[in-house]
Amino acid sequence: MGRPRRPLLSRDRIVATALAVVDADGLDALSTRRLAAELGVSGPSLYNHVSTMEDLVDAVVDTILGEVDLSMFATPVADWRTALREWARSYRAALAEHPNIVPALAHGMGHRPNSLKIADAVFGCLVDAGWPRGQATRIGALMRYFVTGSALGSFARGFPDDASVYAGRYPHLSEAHLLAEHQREIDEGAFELGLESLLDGLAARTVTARGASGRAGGTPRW
Amino acid sequence: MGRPRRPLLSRDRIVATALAVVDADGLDALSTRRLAAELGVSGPSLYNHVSTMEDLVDAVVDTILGEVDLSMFATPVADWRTALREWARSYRAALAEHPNIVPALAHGMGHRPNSLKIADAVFGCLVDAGWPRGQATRIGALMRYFVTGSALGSFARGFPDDASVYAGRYPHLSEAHLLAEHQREIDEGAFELGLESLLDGLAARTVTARGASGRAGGTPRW
DNA sequence: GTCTATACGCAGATAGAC
DNA sequence: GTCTATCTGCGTATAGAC
Repeated sequence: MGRPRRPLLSRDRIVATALAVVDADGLDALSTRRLAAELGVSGPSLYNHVSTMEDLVDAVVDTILGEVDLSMFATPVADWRTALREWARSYRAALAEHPNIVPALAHGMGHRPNSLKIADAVFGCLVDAGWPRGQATRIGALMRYFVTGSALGSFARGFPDDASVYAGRYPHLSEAHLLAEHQREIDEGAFELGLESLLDGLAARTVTARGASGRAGGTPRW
Repeated sequence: MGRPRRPLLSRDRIVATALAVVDADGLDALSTRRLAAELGVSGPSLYNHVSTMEDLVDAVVDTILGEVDLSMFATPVADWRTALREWARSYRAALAEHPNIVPALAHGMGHRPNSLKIADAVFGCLVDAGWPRGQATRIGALMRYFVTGSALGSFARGFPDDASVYAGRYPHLSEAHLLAEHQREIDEGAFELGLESLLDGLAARTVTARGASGRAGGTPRW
């Protein structure tokens, strides 16, 4: 076959199909041959639209990052803590909907378009709330650390189903909370506890405008 | 050649050489053929000591986790905050010494021997300090989220060197702190700020034995 | 039980015809 | 822009020497 009148492929269609394959059968199942079969074309045709496999996976990750809700950063932001809390939950939820893609976060977190869009929105919100630019940058980074680390720790495979394997070997851990059935609640609880603790600890680094009651909405100190 | 008088290979030697290859040339450079060449044997010989490549990478990760300092959890622990702070820094430092292995953390975080040893030590410290078992489990998990997320976000490649690429495209971010040369300080600062904020936020969830001064060393509330 | 030699079936990627 | 044909290198299964 030669060149078709209308293109059979597009980058968007390839990325969308790749995401569907990853969601269905995992990252390992994503190959040029599988993808080509899924799209009804031959393998090398893909290279007219994506440069490498790594490029493609990056684009899939970026698509998912595009699903993170940023509407809470629409100015003016009433309370930076509330905005950050809602954003962090939305971020985690977007990753939870595509758990198979999470291991791909491990390569190059910084240079995808939607990564920058997210970083920009968080940074702007914090600066508007009165945080100095240096602190705003750090807070954006550390929140990302926590959310992505949470996704990685939660959606990767946890303890084996049979906790009795560890009986007696680790003095403190041979308990019910090792069981896989409890893992989801633990992950959820750990995320929420960490999120609230982070926000509390950051808020304590703000100056209070009028007495102790203003702590939660105070002006950043540095 | 047949069976040698003394074994040429051992699992430990294979794992150590694999770590050296990863440190030198990255995870992608680790292949059975490369590894066999380094060790002076033929490829399939490795399979007498490791079952799969995934098994081998897991063992390499476990070796690095074994370098995390746990001595601050030796009972009795004076202050759970101090212990957790020192442990988190040691954990991050161990990963920082082998940045190329960090992407491998993305697979199966929970079932390596040294993962369990670490989880057990943290859990024991927190329970000894008075935290209820459920909260201790959550805190151990969320601290791990933050430290591993920090390693992932820091040691993976950051923004491109030329910040002018983004000039005008992201309203808040076209600033000096986008430059790669500042990335290391940002990562370090974000880690420290997040760590202190987390510990402060958790400490605020304890009851104070004698007035407000006991906040840092208070007894956990739940 | 530990090694070597060989080989299979995948992978990502390229060259050149239409 | 898509095809066919083909390249290299991967993990690893198998068979056999000692």
